[in-house]
Amino acid sequence: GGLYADPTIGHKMTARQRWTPTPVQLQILERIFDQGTGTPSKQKIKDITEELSQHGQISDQNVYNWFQNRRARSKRKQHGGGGGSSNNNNNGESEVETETETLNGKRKLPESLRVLPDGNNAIGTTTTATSPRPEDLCFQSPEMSSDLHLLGVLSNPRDEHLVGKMGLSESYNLYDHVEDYGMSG
Amino acid sequence: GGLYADPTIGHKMTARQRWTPTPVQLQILERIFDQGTGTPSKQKIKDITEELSQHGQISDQNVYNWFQNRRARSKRKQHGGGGGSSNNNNNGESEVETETETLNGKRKLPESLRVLPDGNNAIGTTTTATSPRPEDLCFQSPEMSSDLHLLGVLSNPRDEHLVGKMGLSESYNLYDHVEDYGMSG
DNA sequence: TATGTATGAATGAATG
DNA sequence: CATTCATTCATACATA
Repeated sequence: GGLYADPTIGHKMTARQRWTPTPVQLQILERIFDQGTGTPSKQKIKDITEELSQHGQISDQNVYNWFQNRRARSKRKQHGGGGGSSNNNNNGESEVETETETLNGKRKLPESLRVLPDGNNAIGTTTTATSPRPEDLCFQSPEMSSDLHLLGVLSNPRDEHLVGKMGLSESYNLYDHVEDYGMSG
Repeated sequence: GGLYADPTIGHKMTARQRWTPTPVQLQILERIFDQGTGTPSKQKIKDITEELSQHGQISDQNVYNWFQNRRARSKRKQHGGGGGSSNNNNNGESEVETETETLNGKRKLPESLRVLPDGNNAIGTTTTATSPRPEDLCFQSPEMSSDLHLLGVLSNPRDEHLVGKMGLSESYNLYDHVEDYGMSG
């Protein structure tokens, strides 16, 4: 976990603000990302940084990190993985898009693209009074017992990482299981 | 931040908001969280997700996020209001924004300012309230052409999604802590 | 309806 | 390159 641990910012800045790519920088970065499949070379990073610095403060490290994160996260569908679906709030309908990259909002967009729930009650504000889902009524019901089998397996999650690292780093497929979102294996 | 814009549902307006764990799901999650102090492995996440899906729609990402947040906030709670420790720093979360970056208007825009992705972006129209810097408004100006030499060729129409991020601030203070990040080049 | 709080989700950065 | 952490943003929900 990252602490900045940098005393140089203590005397003036009240808070460390992490770099945030400007729209222009983002556009350029995305463009470059599309071209190559991997992280650019060091020289390339420098070129990119120099170019991006025209549009805002930036450093090589920022660029490098961006590409690393971008690559690491491009494997999981950022739209699907993040959202899941609404369950209790919705009527029960759920949409499942199969898009991968052409989706407008693969990245965090401001409220610009989002549909407005206002004016169209999707929450059921007017009818919420009497539409409890079964789970609500039995949140402590014996149902829970069916979950216990998981707890047993999960009792020692820490031991697994030791076993998991034994000799399968090479055979471990890195890019086929692109459904991951970055967990410990 | 939320990103759930789905062009495929347009007329239905049943966009997924964000996942909200049902009481049962929450019960299970907290139970598991108690068992292991760390984030479960990929496989465990899948198991958990499968189990939780019996009580409502859910995805691996939801579970993963939940554990991440749980862990992060568990630590934060102890500092903020838990053990009477001397380290009673600010909430951290709510808002500690000091002065510079956030005031530029990068933050959430009033709902009245929302721009639509359709055809004409309203960058010029929305500037009235937030008044971003002129540089930001030139995101499509000839300036950009200077980037092309790095990229070689442009051919992606996907760039349009970036319009949504226009109008951000761009001057930040960066700590000069820059290590060698070990690139291939 | 307006405001405050809790928390799901996104992401830059750090660690291994 | 993979995983984890810390911070921040946005929103569901409670409250007034």
